[in-house]
Amino acid sequence: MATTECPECKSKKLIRDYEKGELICGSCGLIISEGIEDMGPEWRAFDAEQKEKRARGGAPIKFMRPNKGLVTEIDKYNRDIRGAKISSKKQAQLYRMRKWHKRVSIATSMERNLAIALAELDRVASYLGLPDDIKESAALLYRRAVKEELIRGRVIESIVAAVIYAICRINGIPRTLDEISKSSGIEKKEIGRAYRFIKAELNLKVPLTNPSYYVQKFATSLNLSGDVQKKAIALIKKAVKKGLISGRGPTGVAAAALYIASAMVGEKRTQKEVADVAGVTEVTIRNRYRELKKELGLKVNL
DNA sequence: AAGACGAAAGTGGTTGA
DNA sequence: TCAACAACTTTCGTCTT
Repeated sequence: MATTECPECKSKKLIRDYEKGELICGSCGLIISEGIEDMGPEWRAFDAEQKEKRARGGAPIKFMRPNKGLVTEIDKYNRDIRGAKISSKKQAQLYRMRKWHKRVSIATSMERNLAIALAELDRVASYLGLPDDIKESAALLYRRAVKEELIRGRVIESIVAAVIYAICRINGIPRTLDEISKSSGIEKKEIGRAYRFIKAELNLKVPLTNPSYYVQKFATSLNLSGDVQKKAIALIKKAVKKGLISGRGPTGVAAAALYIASAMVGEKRTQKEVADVAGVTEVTIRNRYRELKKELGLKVNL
C-alpha cells in the first residue's frame, strides 16, 4: 500500500488493525482506509476444513449444508447409554468432541447467515451500480457485524442495506437512503435504524455527507455542463466554510447550489426540474437558495 | 400560462427530561 | 414515555415573466 502517512496530521505512525481491516493513524486515530489490501484474515481457522470454508476465494458458497437437519447432540453427562460411568480416557474424548461439535455448529450457522447476506449484498450492490471494492468493503463490514453477534433478532436484509449505506457514505459515493430502500425493498426508517445500530456498535466513523458528492450525479441527470458542476461545488465549498450545511439535508444543499450555478452559467433549469432529480421539493431548494444567497452575498439575477 | 415565491400547516424522526 | 424541536413536505395564494 502506498499510504505511509496520515493525511490529517502527517504522522507516520500508522497502525494496521488486522481484526477490523483498517489502517489507523497512531496519533490522531483517523481511519485512513478500511478494507486494506495487505490484510491478515479477520477469521481464525481451527482446522483445514474451516479454513477452506472461510476463505473468500474459491467455490461459491452453497446454501445447503450436508448436515442440514441431521444434528447429533452430545449430552453433558459422562455416562453411557445404560448409565454406567465412562472411563476418563473416553471422557476426555467426549469433551473434545463436544467442543468441536459446538464450534462447527456455530461456524455453519454463521455460514448460512453469510450466504444469504452476501447474496443479498451482491444483488443490491449491483442494482445500485456499486464497484467491486465497495462490495468487498461492505462484505467485510458485514462479517464484522456477524462476528459481534449483531444480527441475531434482526432482519438480515436490513443490516445488509445499512452496511451498504454506511460504506457508501464512508467512501464518498453518494447513495441516498431512498435509493437503497428502493433497491433492497426495506423501509427507509428500518435501514436508518439498522444503520444507527451498527454504526454505534462497530464504532464506525462516518463523515457527514458533503453535498458536493451529489452534484455530479444530479448534474448528469439534468444534462448540465462541467462548468456548472464546478460552479456548484465552489458554492458548496464556501457554504461549508460558513457552517451553512450542518443540519441541512445534503441533497437539498446540492440541489440549491446546482440551481444557482445553472442560472449563473446560463444553462438555467427550473426549480422543479432540479427538485425532481434531487428528490426534494421546490420549497427546500428555495430555502437553501435563500440562505446561500444571503450568507454568501450572491447577486444573482435569475 | 408557467415559473418563482413564501406563509402556514402537517409529517416523521430526534432529543432530553 | 412524552413533549419540544428542527428539517422537510404539502398545499395554496400571490406575484413575475
